[in-house]
Amino acid sequence: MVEKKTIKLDDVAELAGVSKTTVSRVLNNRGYLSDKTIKKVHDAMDKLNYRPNVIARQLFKQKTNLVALVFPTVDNPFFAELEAELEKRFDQLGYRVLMGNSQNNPAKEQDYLKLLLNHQVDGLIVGSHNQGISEYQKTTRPIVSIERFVGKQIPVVSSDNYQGGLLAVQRLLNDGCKHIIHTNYPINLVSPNELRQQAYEDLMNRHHRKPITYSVSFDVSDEEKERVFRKMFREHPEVDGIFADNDTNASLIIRVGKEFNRHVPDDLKVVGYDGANITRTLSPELTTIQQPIPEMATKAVELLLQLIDGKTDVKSVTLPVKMINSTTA
Amino acid sequence: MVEKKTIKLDDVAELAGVSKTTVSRVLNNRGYLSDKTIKKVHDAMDKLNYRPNVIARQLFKQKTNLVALVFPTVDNPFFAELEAELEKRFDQLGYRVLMGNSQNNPAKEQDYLKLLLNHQVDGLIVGSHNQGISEYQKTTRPIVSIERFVGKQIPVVSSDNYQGGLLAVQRLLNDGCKHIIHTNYPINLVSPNELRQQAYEDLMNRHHRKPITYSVSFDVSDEEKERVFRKMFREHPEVDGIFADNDTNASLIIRVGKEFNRHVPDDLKVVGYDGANITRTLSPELTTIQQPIPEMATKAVELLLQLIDGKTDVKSVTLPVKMINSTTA
DNA sequence: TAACCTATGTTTACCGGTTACCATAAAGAT
DNA sequence: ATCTTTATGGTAACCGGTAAACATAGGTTA
Repeated sequence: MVEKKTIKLDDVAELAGVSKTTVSRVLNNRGYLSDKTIKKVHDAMDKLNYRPNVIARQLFKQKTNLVALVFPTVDNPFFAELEAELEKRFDQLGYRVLMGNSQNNPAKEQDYLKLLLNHQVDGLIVGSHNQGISEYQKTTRPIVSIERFVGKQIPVVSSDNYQGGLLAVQRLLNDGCKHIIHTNYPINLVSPNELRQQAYEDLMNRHHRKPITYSVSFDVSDEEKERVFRKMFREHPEVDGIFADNDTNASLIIRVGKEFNRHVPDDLKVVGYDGANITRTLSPELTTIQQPIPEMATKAVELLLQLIDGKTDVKSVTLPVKMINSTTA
Repeated sequence: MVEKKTIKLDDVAELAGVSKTTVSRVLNNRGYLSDKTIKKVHDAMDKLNYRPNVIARQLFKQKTNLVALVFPTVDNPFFAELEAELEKRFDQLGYRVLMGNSQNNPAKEQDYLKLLLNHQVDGLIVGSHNQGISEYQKTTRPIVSIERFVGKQIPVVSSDNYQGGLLAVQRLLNDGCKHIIHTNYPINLVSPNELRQQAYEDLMNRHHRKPITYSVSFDVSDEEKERVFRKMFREHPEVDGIFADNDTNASLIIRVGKEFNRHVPDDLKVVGYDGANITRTLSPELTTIQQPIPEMATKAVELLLQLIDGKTDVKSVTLPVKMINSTTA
């Protein structure tokens, strides 16, 4: 077998007939350089197919140009679009992106944080739904959170969940729904998500209706979720409107509704939440509250860069949501 | 502001009252160590909240435990599920995963490869749809491709596209369709995908029907794709069956069909392709050919590890597909 | 008692760039 | 003719672990 040794900076210097220092100068565009030398060096690099070892540079510079994304899973329309948007922006800024799917498992999230921090990432964007992860308190590394309170000093980018809740429930009320049920994550999760439920309850109370919320965990199977929704239809046959906490659940509810002979929008109206691209392509009929995913990505990246630049007065932001009117409500 | 210096191995050694070597031995579980010493070292690490600098280790060991995924975009049901499955497996094996969304742009794919290789990734899994990327020829780094021919020596994991094509078209024929149209990527892409079209054409010819294929680029907007499908319905009003190259297109076709007053399954039957989880949750009514995404991920990881381990006789594999019967055909 | 195993320390080279510092020399400006 | 700017080289320290090589010493075993 051919012994293929790695081409290093010294090899380039030798072939180009210049010093190691000069090659480094060319690579980093530093100091005085003649066009002739630059060309010589580039030619040598091409000939040898030289690839600078980023690791060595990272070690010296104490900067990796790596960021990590920690979310429950990328296999979900909202997170997929968000991570794609984040990656696109980071790429443009010269950062590579590490993926961390925490599966909504606190132990896994903790492990991921530890591992990713060990990899000397320059920053993290987290949107996992666990709490009590001590790792966040231990590190001073830049972190921005999306739609979730993580710690006192960690800025949060969220959409206007209270407004989203109001829009959804108001829509159902306007459509004449008398018995509106809300589905949400287990509420022990400290998340701006909670505000959706708050809006639902406030609006229901204002209309002298009893708020009823069904909890559905994020990380269980579709079958498990459907079981909860069947229970919901059995326990509340009077239900005529549902404000679902996400579009996937809205879709499942519509399907389970059919089993109970309830058809949207005639005898059941459903409003979802998120309004991701994939969802709108695959379920165009769904009325939903759309989170401004691209804008959230932009803002999160912006805040993280501020932290990386050493800014200390980085503030959380809330972005407006939009109602997408379709035929399920 | 508090000057917070990075804790390094020497600091741990000093606090624990042992030598640098001993700490390194504890970290790497190497050589002889007494329980007492191990505890001392761990205590010191905890007290200092020491995080070994992975970069330094990577530099010395010439191993990063990083792999990169290069796919068009993660914001797509198939790739999202595939990348999630890949990440899960790599995580279990101690590898971190870098995300590279090439947007189906050859220049971007080339850039990504260069950048990710510079980051000294131990391997890559690619599933982008571009061709003529010279970078693949230049590197000797382990690469496994998914559903795409990249280069002579690069193993490919694909599902049985020919069989998938047969299943889909046979289903439409059995359902009594007389005028079946196929949609696919522009066929200049060298991809096992082509076999689906081959199966479609073979089966059509066998039944003395004229095969008609509409090309739809992957990376254009939904609106653009819908324009193509409208054109299709206008040019072929006789169409009564469609074999779409992916579920998203199937969904768009069904929607556009409604504009032309064609309703599935009564006056139009549609079979999609991919059968990803998200799609099946959001469009449960879609009849489709399901690719074995988890198995493909398992196989791709397995092959990549073989390459990383230096094996040379790593073979491409083809995995069976499955028909998901529902109501659109 | 010699031989061996266990448990640690010391020293040092190494991984592959980066960069500060100093030296040298030719071209251009004053 | 002197000063400055431009262009390059050489040397060495540094980033933070890793590990080979060798030394030392107490405990066990044949």
